Amino acid sequence: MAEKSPTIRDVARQAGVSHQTVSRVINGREEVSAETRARVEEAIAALGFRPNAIARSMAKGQTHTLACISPNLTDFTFASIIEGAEQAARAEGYFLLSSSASDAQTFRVLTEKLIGHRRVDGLIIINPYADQRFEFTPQNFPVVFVGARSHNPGICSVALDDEKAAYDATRHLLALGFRRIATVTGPSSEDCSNDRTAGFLRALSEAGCPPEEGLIIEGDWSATSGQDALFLLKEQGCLPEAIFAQNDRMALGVLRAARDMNLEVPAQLAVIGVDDMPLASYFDPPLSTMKQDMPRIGAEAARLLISSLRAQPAEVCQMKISAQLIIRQSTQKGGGS
Amino acid sequence: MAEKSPTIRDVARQAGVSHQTVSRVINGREEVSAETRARVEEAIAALGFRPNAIARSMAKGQTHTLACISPNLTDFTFASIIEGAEQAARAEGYFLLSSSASDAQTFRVLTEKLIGHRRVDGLIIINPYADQRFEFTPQNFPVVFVGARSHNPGICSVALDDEKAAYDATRHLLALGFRRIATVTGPSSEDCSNDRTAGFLRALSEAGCPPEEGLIIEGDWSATSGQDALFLLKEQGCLPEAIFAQNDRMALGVLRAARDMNLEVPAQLAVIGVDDMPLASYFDPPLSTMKQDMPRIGAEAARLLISSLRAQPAEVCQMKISAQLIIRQSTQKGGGS
DNA sequence: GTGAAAGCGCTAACAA
DNA sequence: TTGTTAGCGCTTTCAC
Repeated sequence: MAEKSPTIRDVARQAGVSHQTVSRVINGREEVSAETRARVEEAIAALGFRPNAIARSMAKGQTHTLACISPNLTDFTFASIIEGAEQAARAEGYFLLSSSASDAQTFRVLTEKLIGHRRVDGLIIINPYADQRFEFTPQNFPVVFVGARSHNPGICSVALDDEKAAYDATRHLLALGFRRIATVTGPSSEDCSNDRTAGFLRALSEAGCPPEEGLIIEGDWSATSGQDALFLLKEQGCLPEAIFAQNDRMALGVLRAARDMNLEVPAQLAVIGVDDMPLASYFDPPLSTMKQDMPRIGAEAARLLISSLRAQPAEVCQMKISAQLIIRQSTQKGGGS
Repeated sequence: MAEKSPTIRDVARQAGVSHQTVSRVINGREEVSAETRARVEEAIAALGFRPNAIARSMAKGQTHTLACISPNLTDFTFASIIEGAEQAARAEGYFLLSSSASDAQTFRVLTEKLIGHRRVDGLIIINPYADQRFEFTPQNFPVVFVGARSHNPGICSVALDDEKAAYDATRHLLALGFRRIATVTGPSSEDCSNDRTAGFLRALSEAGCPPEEGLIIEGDWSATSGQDALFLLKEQGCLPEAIFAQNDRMALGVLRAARDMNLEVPAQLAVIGVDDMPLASYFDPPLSTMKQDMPRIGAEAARLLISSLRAQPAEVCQMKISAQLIIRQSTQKGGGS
């Protein structure tokens, strides 16, 4: 299990040069004669030498590893962001340690361990405002926020253009002729929900459709809350013609409630969500939605972080990624599936 | 961004002892007098010292990091396994690097990098037989397979008890009085599918229901393939009374095809899946399934790997985790939701 | 263009 | 119980 792997010195001996020259070669430095380089490379191949990343980190004081912390790893939204970040990081020669922290306390302990012990060079934080965790954001350490725009003047963020996504979704419903449109929001404690609601309201105002009382229901992103929302609307006696659910899970809940009430979708109630979650096209009926490019968001975050690691003067920015309208049958009979 | 963090020597100086004594204290060695220990701990606190994990790895020759490679990070099955593994690893003082490798070639390059550069101490491989990647399984390196039983005599594995899960699912359908039961399998190249089919057949045989021709359809785990399977059965003129889909995605496809054919579920066709994917209870109708405890599978894999890292003589084993029957309306009207 | 010396922050082996 | 001396495998000076 432990046949000592060759070191830089073994290679040096084999090639008849100093270990330093070997170091130059593996680092692609120019100041090595072609002949020497060839000899060294031959020795490297012969011995099957691979530089030890740990020793390298030790000498250079950087680990070439990033960490990504999110509330969980299983939500497909987070998972897609992580996958995008991981691939972008790998392409840049970095590894990504992804961890879940379900609450602020766990988050605190985790970041302290990761950073205190100098395991990683930078941190990607998904949904920093999910709870009070943002208060424990490490200071003086390279960090990028994902999924919410940063409130911290020194921290970059990458997120969906929430306002525009909501605006576009609502415009789509308006274009289909619907006028009484409701929205099921995320928790009002999250910017993301408020931005989406703002986009929703802007579209309505522009269309000369004053937002009606009682047509904005607060949900919590869960399918159940979407279901509850439709029942609430019914109870209040103000069933709308269309609903903009601020994520697909809640849209799915709305669909389910509609089924329970024997409401035809989209004939009696049109529904659109946000995310384009897997199998959204298998819902009954297939769900129209604003597709988020999660892998791209993750990748941009990783690149932003890495470039800030390379160039000292990190550009601070709030990057917004656009969503794309996907039309399926929940808003339009016969729309794609 | 770089106020030099204190080292073991700074602490030593502060406490008036040798750096080695500090090392002893932070490693919890017994051979330090209570008094000295107190002094050192005080100095540690005063300076806010945290041992540098990289230097530690360097000196000890181990990284306290594991890697987990799966075909992707977004499939909720994989993601749940990873989350379970990550938490178990963290509880044991290890970190988990999770990477996706969509094909065998990427897998090869990735493992080579990870292991060749001694970034990690051990490897968890999810779905090693997804393609030819198992041929690139690192030799002489601690590895655990997940999601498929190992064919390699030296490698441990953790997986669902596929045969039994299928047996139980089929028994459930039989108990409800169904006799003409079909199954939609995964790819026949995977043990997992064959084991499930074996369990399916065993239940049928035991019940005196000889398996009929044409009632075993090969799918590929995708929803589409489940959909296609039902259409195929219909074309062949042998629509069954019940279907055991070997995963939930295919079951969802079956549900959708049934809707398209105006078949009542479960009255005209009962459907059961495997996995208990998120929102399975929101399908139309809510889907009965054999729930896999993915986080547990991941956690067991991590623990197995770590214990093999600690005790040299690793026990080789093939661990099987049982699934749990969840009854919803797709097999039984009025069953839970 | 190449080599020698020093050091990254820690642990291990041996002395005292 | 504690301190001293060597490294771990690499990179970074600074000579030659």
